[in-house]
Amino acid sequence: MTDLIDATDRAILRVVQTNATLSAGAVGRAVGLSQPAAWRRLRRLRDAGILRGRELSFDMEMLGFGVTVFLGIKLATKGRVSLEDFERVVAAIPEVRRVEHVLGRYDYRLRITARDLADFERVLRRRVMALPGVGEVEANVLLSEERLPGPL
Amino acid sequence: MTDLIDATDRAILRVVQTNATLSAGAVGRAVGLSQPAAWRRLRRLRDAGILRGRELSFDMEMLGFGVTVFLGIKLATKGRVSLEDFERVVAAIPEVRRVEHVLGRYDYRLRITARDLADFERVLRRRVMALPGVGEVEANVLLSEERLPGPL
DNA sequence: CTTGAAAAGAACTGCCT
DNA sequence: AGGCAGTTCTTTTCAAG
Repeated sequence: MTDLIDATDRAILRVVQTNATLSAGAVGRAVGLSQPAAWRRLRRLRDAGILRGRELSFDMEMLGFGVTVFLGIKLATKGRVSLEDFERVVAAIPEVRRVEHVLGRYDYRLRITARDLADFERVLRRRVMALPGVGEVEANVLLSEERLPGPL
Repeated sequence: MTDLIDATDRAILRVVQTNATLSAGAVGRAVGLSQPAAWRRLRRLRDAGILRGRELSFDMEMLGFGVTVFLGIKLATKGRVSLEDFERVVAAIPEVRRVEHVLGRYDYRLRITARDLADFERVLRRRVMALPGVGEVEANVLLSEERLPGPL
């Protein structure tokens, strides 16, 4: 897959990455392009699927969900429970905000949001431990996190 | 912390969560509110900091970064290297897209994006292993992931 | 909180270099 | 490909009920 993206496109991606609220005109000004030119490139990037839909992020703490825990899960009986089944039932737990299928010590990593530790214990015992095929489970409580621009 | 958020606000949050292309008019229609009413609530939520800025997500695979790895890191000499120093130098690695300070088996979890496994090996050996105070390191290669609406 | 309307701005279109 | 000028649409803001 040869690069369909040139240096100007990269500059645009770098801009919108840190400022998703920017209009085509503003993006153009930032990279030295006119409004229509920037708009055309943005549409091209979106149509190509490189730029995927926007996502809003909430302050979960302000909404009463002060506890975020990462669960590493190793399936006990691989083969007995299909990965698809496991993913479907795990995704049905309301407190699960993210399901990551990984390779390594664990088979899955879950990001879980709860109101407090007592609430998390309820989710862990009544929901997660009740999942089919769950073997080893390990928890990491989130203290703080930072998102970074990344390469490009 | 009493709830400054009522049921209508929750309905709005639920709507914009799955439809980040927020437009006051459309949100209002979805929750049975007029356009100005919905707009005022959205601004209130944003001013309160509950609704944080939009974020665009890229298809990193299309941009030539096909490998995502999670690194669990245990600091070896706690106290010798301050957490602030570690976080600062870790955030300076371009391939690090996320830094999570956690409690449990690891002290930090890093989300790393690389072009391929060879590129990831370079990052791991020349960048991560060279960090001050790094003890045990564990890697999980991402196969697939899914974001979910979460509670509310 | 509603409706209605006006002002501002962003999205999109042709045409031209 | 990029820029200019113009049109259309949505968002935003302000009336008044």
